[in-house]
Parts: sequence; structure tokens; C-alpha cells
Amino acid sequence: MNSSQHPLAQPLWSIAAVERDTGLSKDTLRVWEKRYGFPQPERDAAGDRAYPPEQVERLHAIRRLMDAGHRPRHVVALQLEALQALAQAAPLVVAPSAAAAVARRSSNNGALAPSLLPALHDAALVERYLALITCHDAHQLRRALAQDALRLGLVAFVTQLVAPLNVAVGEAWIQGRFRVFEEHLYTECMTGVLRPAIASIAPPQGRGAPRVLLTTIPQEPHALGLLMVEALLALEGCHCLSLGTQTPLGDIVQAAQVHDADVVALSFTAVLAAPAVLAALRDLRRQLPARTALWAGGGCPALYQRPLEGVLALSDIGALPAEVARWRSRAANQAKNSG
Amino acid sequence: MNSSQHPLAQPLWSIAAVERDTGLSKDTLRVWEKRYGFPQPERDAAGDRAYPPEQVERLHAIRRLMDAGHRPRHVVALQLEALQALAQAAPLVVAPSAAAAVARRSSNNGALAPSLLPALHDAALVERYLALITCHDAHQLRRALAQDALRLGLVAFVTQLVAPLNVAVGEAWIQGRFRVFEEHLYTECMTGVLRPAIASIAPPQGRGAPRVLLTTIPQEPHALGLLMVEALLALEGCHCLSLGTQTPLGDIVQAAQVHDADVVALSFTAVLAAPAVLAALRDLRRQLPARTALWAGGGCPALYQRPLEGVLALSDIGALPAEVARWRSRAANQAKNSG
DNA sequence: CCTTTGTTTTGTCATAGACAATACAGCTAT
DNA sequence: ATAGCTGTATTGTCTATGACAAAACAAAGG
Repeated sequence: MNSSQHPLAQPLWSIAAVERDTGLSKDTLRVWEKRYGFPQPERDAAGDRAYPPEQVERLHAIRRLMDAGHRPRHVVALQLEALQALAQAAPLVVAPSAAAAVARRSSNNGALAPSLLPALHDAALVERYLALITCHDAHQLRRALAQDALRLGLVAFVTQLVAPLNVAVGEAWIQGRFRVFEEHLYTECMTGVLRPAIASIAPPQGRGAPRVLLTTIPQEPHALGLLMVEALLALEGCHCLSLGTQTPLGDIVQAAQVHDADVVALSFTAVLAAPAVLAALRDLRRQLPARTALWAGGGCPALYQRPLEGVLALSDIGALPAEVARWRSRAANQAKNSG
Repeated sequence: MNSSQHPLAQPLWSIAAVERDTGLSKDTLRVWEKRYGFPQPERDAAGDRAYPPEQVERLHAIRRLMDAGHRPRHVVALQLEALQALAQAAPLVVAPSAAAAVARRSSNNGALAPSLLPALHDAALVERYLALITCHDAHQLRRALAQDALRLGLVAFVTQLVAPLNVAVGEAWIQGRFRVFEEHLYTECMTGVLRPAIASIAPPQGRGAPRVLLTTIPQEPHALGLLMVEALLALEGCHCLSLGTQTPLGDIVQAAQVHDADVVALSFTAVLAAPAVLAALRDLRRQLPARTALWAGGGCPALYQRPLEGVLALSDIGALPAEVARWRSRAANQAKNSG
């Protein structure tokens, strides 16, 4: 019940404050304390847990490592230095194909496995952007992005620059090189570039355009993936309807019905726990009509660990146009057969 | 541990699913069950609570009424019809000035208090937009908005159309006339109009421009207010830096320091519980340097119930330009005195 | 009418134990 | 070697109940 900060000495954080800042549930925080001996918060006058900032910092580092695929048992009790050292190493869990590539490469030499920038167009360019983010120059960042969007064209911009840049930012985040507000800044600038670009795409006129509903599930706040997908799909002549982030499952179903959607496309990042992702997809698949396809993509490892029934998991955003084409030909066939 | 849905019969929802869809914490759901006898979920094979859809629907209605200022004691045990009837009545808690206006008006005649559309430019126009939202025509909605933005000019568009429209949408939501995805659709279209408009505003050149940091606190997902404020401030020649929604408090402080912000502007809606809002503002005020002003606005009642020390609460977005001017003259005075 | 009491309401925190789903490691058979 | 199966370990979440502080309300006083 304390207001997340102690008036005297250093600020102490309530369990609710730690939950919302780290994304670790109160239950989890309490059970870790019992099982692993960490965190070990002080207690305020009322007997409530009061977390010192160092412990919250450590929890953040743990959280980042878990997003990268580490398991609690092996990281919760580790000191901050050990955590940071681990973060320097290669990510553990990734899409199967990429994971195989890592295994191959890291068996060749004993060095740390390299970063997983998929089909990286220009590593130097990405590095330059990371530097721009670090020095917090929003205007220049947005200008540079807008310029590159014009230079490359929207498709190449999204698939060859934004996608690898996202991965790079995610990695920097895991390694603790970025602070939260720097990630927010990046997202905001990118949004400011992608939105106008999307708005300038003319809506499809013909009748055969697939109707796609875009959104994320309630625990997933990241909108960038959604925007990238919307850009590509709109360019492919799809009839996109984006609901923004965090739409309750029941409302996704309603919206799909009302909008007569052919495809429901969802974006997932690693912030979501694997069980939550799988449960959400299962529930959605069960409630959506069979004729509505369910597409899932994004950097969430859970999507690619095993095949999901009735769900198309797209680890590479570049594969999107091909999938649209496949949908089109299948739709044409069905029309021919039934007509 | 059940996956929020039962395989047989009608779908049943787990307590976790209900939490993320209604925003009511598991603790609250359990304590309501004990204290008010509602909700009364079934149990699955494992003994876990399993909520039927009607109860979730009722919880949604309750949630909406609570956002409108009703208290649990008086609404939790009510049947759905009674809840809907209540929602038709006037909102309970609003900004003091507006509340006084309602009291005055409703004492004049015995009819229901009218909607609180502040300085409503054109009620018919707003109604037309509500209709557009209801029929889910995203393209036409966006086109109409873009046209009106051009017709009115950005300032008038934001203050005289978007602001009242937001209130109207909020009221429709409370009354259950809108479903969640319709609100999402509205937000998305409006975003698609405001973003490009903001992007087209030239950044300020001079040195005296106030540097404003815009964001929301972690439990507040609504971005529209932020965009409206950003549009107005950018037009007033402010140096805006938006971090998007849901920035952890500690990171707001960091970002304010790094960006050398003169003003931190936050947007709040009624989804936030009053204690959370006040605690967040108190904590922020304590951690921000004294020279950084803290501005808060939006439809959250808690902001206006009592004066907040060190925080400027703006119930009317139209007052924003005047506040910028006031800041400018004060800054000029300080420069004169110190120089 | 405004302020100051006392009372009720309300959300959240604490405890401890139980369990189902997932992940991992070791084994076997192809 | 690699693929598939099986038992053990791990892990998050759920249950239940009780306690309490802050906020909201109602009533009495200036």
C-alpha cells in the first residue's frame, strides 16, 4: 500500500510498482523470493515488501535474459555482473532456422556467436541508427528514417532496414545497452515515419483483395510489427483494418465477424510468456470461423518452437507477399470450384 | 491453469483471462465474489474459477460504470438491465466546473442531465462521426477526419472536433453503445490522421522554445490525448519529444534529464484508478528536478478533484496555448533576472 | 456553506500449500 | 548420429483466508 517510494533515504518500490515496471507478476516475485532467495526486499512499516532500486535493476536484467530464452533457475540468483556477462553472449532461443545457423557458426569457431541480423542489408547503416538513438536526437532520427524510406522504397525499407533494425534494438535492449525510454523514442520515431507512408497508400479497389484484420493481444503493447505488416500488406493490395494494440480476444473475434475478415494477423514480441501466447492463439483459433486464416509473426520464440494447428507462423516478414499470393490463388480456386 | 476456455458447451474463461479483458485484478474478482456474491463463476475440473460469458459481460458493464464514477457497493450486485439503465443516466464524476454546470442545468428542469460536450462546436457533426464508427467504415472515417482537419485547420480540428468527439466516444462506451473494437477502430483512424499532420509541422528553430516531454504512465494505454497535445504544442512552437504510451516512471525521469525537458506532459483517462494517478504524479514530482514543470491532462476525474501540488492539471485542452505563453513569459523573466 | 469528525467501503498485500503445463535430460530404437 | 519417447524438475499460477491503510462517504459542528 505504500506509494511505490519511501520518503526517506533511497526510494523503495512496492511490489505493485515492481510488477508494472518489470512485467513480473506479484505471485512470481513472491515465489522467486522463496525458491531462489532473490529478490530479497526490505519491509516497510506495514510489513509490505519494499524493493531497493538495485534489486529492481537486477530484476530488469533477469527479465531481459528470460526474454532471450534463459530460464529462471539459472539466472534469478545471479549477481548483476554475471547477468551482464550472460547478456553479452548469443541469444539462446530463436526461430529454428536461425538457431541452426547459430549452431553451425558457433561450432566452427569458439568465439561468441554473432548477432542474428536476418538478411542484414547494411550493418553499418544499422549501427549508425543505433548511435542516433543513443544520442536521443529524435528529429534527426526521423529525418534519416524518412530519407531511407524514400531511397529504398517502402518494401525494401521495411524488410531490409526496419526489420534488422528492430532485431538490433531488441538485442541492444537485452544487453542493457538501451534504456526503456530510448526504445520508446525509437518506436515513436519509426511510427512517425511508417504511419504517413501507410496513409499515402491507396486502398484497393478490386473485389478480390483479402480483408486483413491487424492487432495484438492484450498483453502485447508493441505496435511496430503491426505497422510494418500493415505497410507490406497494403502495398500488396490487401484491405487492411488495424485495431492498434491490445484488443481483448473476444473483441478480435467480434471485429473479425463484423469486418468479414479473411485473415487475422497478430504480432508477438518476446515480452509475452510462451504459455500466454499459445493459449491466446488456441482460444482465437477455436472462436474464429474456419474460413478466417490466423497469421502470427514477430520476434516471439514461442511461435516457432513447434507447429501450431490452424495458425500460420511467419518468422520472416519478407515472406509476407508470398503468403498473400498463396492466399489469393487458393481463394481463386475455391471461387472456381464453388461457382 | 485452464486455457481460458472450456472445450465443451459454451466457452468458459479463466480468472487470468477475465483479468486481462476486464482490467479487474484477480484479487478484486475474488474479493467481490466473497463480498457481493458476484461474480459467481463455475469451477473447472482442477477447481479453478471458470467464468461464463454473461458474467464477463456484466463485469464489463460494471467496469464501465465504475469508470464513470460509480462505486462497487452500488453496482456490483446489479443485474445487467439495471446496469444498462444506470449507464443511460448522466455521468457522476466530472471536472468541478463541468460538474457545477451539470448541477445548475439539471436543477432547472427535471430531465436527465445532458451530455458534457465541452464547447461543442457542432453536435450534428459529432453524431455523424459516431454513426460512421458504428458502421465500421474505416476508410471513410479516416477520409472524413482528414477533410475536416483541412477544413477547420489543425487547432480548431483538435480543440473543437477531436476533443468533443473523444468525450462523446467515451460516453458511448460507458453506455455500452460501443464495443471495444469500435473504440480501437476510432483511435486507429484518428491516429492515422493526426500523425501525418504532426509530422508535417516544422520543428522550432529559435532557442526560446520550451522543450516538452510527452508520454503516459505504465497503466495508461491511450495515445490519442498525447497526439492531440503534441499537435497543439508543436503548432505553438514547442520542441516536442513523445515517448508514446506507458513509460515506466523511472524512465520518464531519466528521459526528462537527458532531454533537458522544461515540461513533462502526461495524459490520463478514466481507466486509471484515482490512487494510482495521484501516487504516480506525487512520485514523479518528487523525482523530477524543480525546474521541470509537470502538466497533466485528459478525462481522468482524479486530476481535478483537488489541487495537486507542483502539478498543473489541465481539464480543457483549449487552455494549452495560453499555458505555453505563460511559460514563455515566465522563462523570459527568469532569464532577465538572472542575466 | 465550508470544514472537521467518525464510519464504511475497498483494493491490495500477506501467508502457505497444491497442481498442471512446460522444459529438460536420459534412454532407446531407428 | 538423430529422432522419438519417458520420467523428473522446474515454474507459474491458482486456491484460501485474514489483515490493514487509504479513500470515500455521511454526519455533526463552526
